[in-house]
Amino acid sequence: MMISTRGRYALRLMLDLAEHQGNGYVALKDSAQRQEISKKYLEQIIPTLNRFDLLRTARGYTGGYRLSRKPEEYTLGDILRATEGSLAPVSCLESEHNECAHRAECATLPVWEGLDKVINEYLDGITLQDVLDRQADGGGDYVI
Amino acid sequence: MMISTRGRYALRLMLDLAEHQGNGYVALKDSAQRQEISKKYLEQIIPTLNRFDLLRTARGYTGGYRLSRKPEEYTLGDILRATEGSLAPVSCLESEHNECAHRAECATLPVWEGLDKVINEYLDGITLQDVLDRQADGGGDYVI
DNA sequence: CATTATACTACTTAATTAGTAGGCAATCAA
DNA sequence: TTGATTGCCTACTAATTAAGTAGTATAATG
Repeated sequence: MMISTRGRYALRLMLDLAEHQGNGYVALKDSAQRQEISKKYLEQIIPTLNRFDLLRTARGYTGGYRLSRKPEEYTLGDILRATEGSLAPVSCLESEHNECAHRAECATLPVWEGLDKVINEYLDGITLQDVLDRQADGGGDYVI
Repeated sequence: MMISTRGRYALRLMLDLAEHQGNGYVALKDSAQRQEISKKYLEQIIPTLNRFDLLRTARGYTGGYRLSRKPEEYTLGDILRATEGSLAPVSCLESEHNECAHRAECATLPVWEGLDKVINEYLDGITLQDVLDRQADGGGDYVI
């Protein structure tokens, strides 16, 4: 598995905000209820989204969250790389593990680099708005 | 992470067999040594490869393994799907977990289906022989 | 100042990953 | 025919990650 509940829930939260924020803030309680996701678990995911300035927060009585940009200004890659930490398909591609002694002569490394590229390009080719649009007109694939 | 050591080691083993098998069988001890992979761990991965008829086995004194087909007749997808069990980027796509109640109206499912397609098409577009060739002429990308 | 919201930290339970360890079974060479 | 060499099979383990739960502190508002 590449994308865990963290990333999937983050994406669903942001789609929920896009749909329901209007001019104000959406209480996490409401998003969590609509999406049937544990609010407490979402609370843990949100700090990561905030670290990347993907959300705006208001505390207190009428508080909650809203998107910090327009839905067409987020790619799914932005959201998933933030929440998953990395989308690298193999550990060899993660900067922390780059110390592999055989990197230079590794026959398989180019394969993983190519795979990584394909994945990121796909996810960076879809915006939050795209997902909302497809949902509205009843589906259709993202790949032709 | 999507592809663990299981899949990566299986791929390296099969590349090693392709390079060294000649007309005979390669002892696992030798492959393991060349690839610097625990022989005991490889022993655990091999049954999976055998279940998919990817290898030929000879037991006893001059025994070992060899590829059951020509290197150009394996795609990396064949090898990795076998050893990893699944390459599905999210659990929603695994046949066993298909009971999600919201499948029909899920806005994100098409995204994951598209991602799955992109990944499998990339890996099915590369054969073992391709990897050997690129290694021989000193590299180059798998994606243009 | 009570209510409603977010913020932060700690804990837990289960599964997965990446192996080790050890004995059994087949085969061949001397 | 026996001992060396090989694969086959099962069990065990230590560390990490996944997916939450729980509780308290802090902030804003009416």
